[in-house]
Amino acid sequence: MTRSEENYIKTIYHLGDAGMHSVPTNAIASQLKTQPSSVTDMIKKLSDKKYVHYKKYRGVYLSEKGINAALTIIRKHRLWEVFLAEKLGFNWDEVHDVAEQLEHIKSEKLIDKLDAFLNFPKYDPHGDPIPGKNGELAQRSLQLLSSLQPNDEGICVGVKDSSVTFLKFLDKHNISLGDHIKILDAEEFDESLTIQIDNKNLHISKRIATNLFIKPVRE
Amino acid sequence: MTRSEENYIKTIYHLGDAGMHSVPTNAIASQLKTQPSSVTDMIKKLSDKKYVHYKKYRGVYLSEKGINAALTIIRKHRLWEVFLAEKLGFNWDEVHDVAEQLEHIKSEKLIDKLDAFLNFPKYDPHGDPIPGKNGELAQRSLQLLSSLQPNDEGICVGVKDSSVTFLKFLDKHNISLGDHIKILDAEEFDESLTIQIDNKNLHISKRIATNLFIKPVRE
DNA sequence: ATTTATTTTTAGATTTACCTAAATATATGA
DNA sequence: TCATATATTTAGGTAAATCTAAAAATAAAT
Repeated sequence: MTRSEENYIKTIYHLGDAGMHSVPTNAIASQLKTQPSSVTDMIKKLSDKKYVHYKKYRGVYLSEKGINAALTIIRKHRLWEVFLAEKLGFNWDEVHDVAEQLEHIKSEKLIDKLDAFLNFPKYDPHGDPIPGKNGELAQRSLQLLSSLQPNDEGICVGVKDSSVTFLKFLDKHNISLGDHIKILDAEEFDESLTIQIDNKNLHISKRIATNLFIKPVRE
Repeated sequence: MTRSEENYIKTIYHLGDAGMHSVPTNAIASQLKTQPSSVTDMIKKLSDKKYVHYKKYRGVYLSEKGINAALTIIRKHRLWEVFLAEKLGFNWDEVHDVAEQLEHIKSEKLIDKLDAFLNFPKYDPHGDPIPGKNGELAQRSLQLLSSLQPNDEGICVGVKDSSVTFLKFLDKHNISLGDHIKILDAEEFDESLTIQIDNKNLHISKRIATNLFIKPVRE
C-alpha cells in the first residue's frame, strides 16, 4: 500500500464511522484537501484492490480488507502518539502531526516492539482506543464526568441528558464538544466539582457532572 | 526536500567520503539500484537547487549546503538506530532498514527530543559518530583492540601493522575487516586476550591486540 | 593515435497522484 | 414534475521519479 492509499483508507474509516456506512466523495476530498476528481481516481484504485465497495455516485465504504488495513494504520498512529507524549514529552496537541508521518513506517517488528516498550497501552493520549495486533478494539472508555477524580483529565464527548435546558446551560458556560476538562477539586458534601475548562475555572453541581460524557485522557 | 532527493544526497555523501571528492554517476546508480539515466536527471535537479556541483561527464560533489543536508539526514538515521537498538532491543544488524525509513520523518522537535531521550549519544550501534545539531562530527572513535576491557565489543576496522606476516596471521585465523569482536577475558600476566569472533573463541597475544584497530560498538 | 570499450547523457515513455474544466447524475424546491 | 442546484465523474493534462534505447563523450588498449 502506498502512503496515499493509506491516507485515503484511514480517512474513509473515520468518516464512515469505522466502516459502518458509506462516505461521499466530497467529504473525503475536503478532509484530505484534494479535489473530488482526485478522490474518484483513488477510489477506483482502492476498489480494484478490494479495499472498498464502490458504486458510482453512491460513495464508498470499506470492505473487510479495508477495515483491517485501517485498523493497522490507526494502531500505528496511536502507538506512536503514546510514544511521543509519554517518552518524548510532547504535549498532547503536538503529537498528531508527527504521528501522521510515523504511521506510514513499514515494519511489523517495529510496531510490536514499540507496543511492548510502551507496555501495551490500551488508549492513546487523546483517550482513543488502540487497536490490537489482530484488530480488536477496546471499548472507547466513556465515563461520566462525575466518575472522575481530582487531577483526572478528559475531553467532553457527549451528553447524557440532551434536553434544551441542559444544552442551554452548556452553551451559557461555553462548554462544548471536544473541550478539554480537568478536575481540580471534588466537594465531598454535595459532590460538586471544580473543573478547569479553556483555562477558566468553573464550579458545577453533581447534576451537571452526571450528564456529561468524558473521554479520559491518558488511560 | 523530497525523500528521493534526501536519498541521493546521503548516497553522494557516503560515496564521496563526506563530500571530499566527486562521485561518478554509475556509482550512485548502482548504490541506489536505479538506472544511470535516472541519476543524471536527479543530479540536474540537485544542481539547480545548489546541493551539488555538477559538470557534465565529470561526476558530482556536494556543496556546503549539500553537506549540511547530508549531515542532518545522517544524524536522524543514526539517532533512530540508537533508539531501535537500545530502547526496542533490535539486533545491530536489523536497525538499518527501519532507520532508513525513519530518517525521512520531518520534525526538528522530534529529533531534538529523541536525542535528549537517548541521552545525547555520540555513536550509533555500529560505532559511527552521530553528527550534532550543527553538523559537528565527533572523531570516529578508533581504538586498539588491546585497550578494550572484557565485555567490550567492536568492529575490526583496520590494522596498525600492515606487514605481510601480520596480515597472513589474520587471514589464517579468519579475522577480517568488518568482523564483530567481543572481549571475553584479559589475562593479567601476559596481557593476552580471549576474544569471540564469528561465534568462535580465539586466544591472542598482546602483540596482536596492539596492532588491530577496533571501532567500539555502543559507546 | 586510432579503435574499442565504458560511462554518461539525451530523448521519449510510463506510473502515481494530483489538477482543471466540462459533462453527467442525483438531489432539492417551487 | 420540471427547473435549478449540488455532487460526482470523465477527459485531458501536469510534475516527480522512474524506465529503455539510442547518441555522445570520455577512457582504455593496442
